[in-house]
Amino acid sequence: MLRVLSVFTGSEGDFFVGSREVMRVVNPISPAVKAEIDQILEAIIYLYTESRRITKEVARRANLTGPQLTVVKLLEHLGSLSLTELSEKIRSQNSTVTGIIDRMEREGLVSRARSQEDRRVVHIHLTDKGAQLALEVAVEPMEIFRAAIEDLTPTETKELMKILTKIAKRVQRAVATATERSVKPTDSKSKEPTS
Amino acid sequence: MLRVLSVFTGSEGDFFVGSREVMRVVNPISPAVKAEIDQILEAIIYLYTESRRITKEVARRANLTGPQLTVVKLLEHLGSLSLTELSEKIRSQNSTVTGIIDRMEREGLVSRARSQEDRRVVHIHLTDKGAQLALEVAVEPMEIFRAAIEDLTPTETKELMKILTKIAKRVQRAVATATERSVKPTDSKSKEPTS
DNA sequence: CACTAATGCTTCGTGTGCTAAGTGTTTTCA
DNA sequence: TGAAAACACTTAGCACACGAAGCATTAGTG
Repeated sequence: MLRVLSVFTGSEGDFFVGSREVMRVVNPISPAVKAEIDQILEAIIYLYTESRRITKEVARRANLTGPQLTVVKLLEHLGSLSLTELSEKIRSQNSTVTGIIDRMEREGLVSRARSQEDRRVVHIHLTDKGAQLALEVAVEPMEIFRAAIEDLTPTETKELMKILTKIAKRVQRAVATATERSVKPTDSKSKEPTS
Repeated sequence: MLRVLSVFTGSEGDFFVGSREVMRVVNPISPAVKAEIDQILEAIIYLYTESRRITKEVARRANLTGPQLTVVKLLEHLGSLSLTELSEKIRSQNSTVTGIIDRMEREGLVSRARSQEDRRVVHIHLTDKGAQLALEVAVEPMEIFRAAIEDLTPTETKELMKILTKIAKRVQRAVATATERSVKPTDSKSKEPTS
């Protein structure tokens, strides 16, 4: 149930782009369908960005940034985590998390402890101050979004899940095909769709 | 049809968080429903992040960053835009776009031109080099995502639109209520920067 | 056992991204 | 009309975010 706890660590500026070359999808669409698709995209975008904004707002009240709040809540729930574990949870690079932890350590919210079993590993845990802060920020992750989904009828929920999963699968296939084909020029980076 | 052209200019790290305090939604949910909701969230997150990743990848091949590619394609389609118009299109602050344009101008991809009608305004347009680059990167925005949605049956598309819109509306209401209540600086937190 | 590869983390450089504050230009309106 | 407000943009300071390179430490191999 903590699976989706720490997910929206957004990156720097990007936006949806697909390549026609890559996709080879050129079937013409009616304007009506196009409008529907636009509306779907807008809704998804709205939900994503709005949720991010809310997170930030909640964090700000506790004098934290978005990622810092994420870390605080993760450590509160899971106790101690290695830096790499933390990176995976918040879907960021190790180097990014190093910076976040640096700043949080500076503020006295977390502390690092070298592992005894494997001296490469650093365990990160909340300090008393950090734990106190975690208590004060009574936040459950993604709650607004989750509540909105709960508001649907069971049928709608199932339907939504089914359709979104279908889209995700379709995108995964497209990505797989695309990267496969484009690993020849200046060494294209590719990534597995981590289901 | 360019409405959703330049949308995913992500911000820095945040993630979905809602506050129970704020929402006041505490009805217990069955584990099954919780799992469904998680799956829905995962799908949305996947679609968002994957699309961003794809954009970045496409941009990298043209020696551009995500936002820069967005700007190039926007200017290619729309000709000249003021900085503020550009900011709105890519959903970023003016100050952010100033930086992006600075770097693109440095690379000789775009140029600034003070407006004659209103001397506060700066028009940005592609240089020959920028236009050439735009041609080389044959990209239609959000195409992978769009193609995946087109792959649905008409019924599914309508249903998806309906449900997502419903969720978005619900979130909007929740946000409105929440901000209404929290506009006052609820200074109840331990805010000692200790720096 | 030595040697290489892999792993965990940090450092560095660049590019967003935001807010707040600053500089000019128009608009508004008393 | 003339000062205040609004607007367009830039600057400055901070916090991500990523990739690449570097430093230890551990694992894997001959």
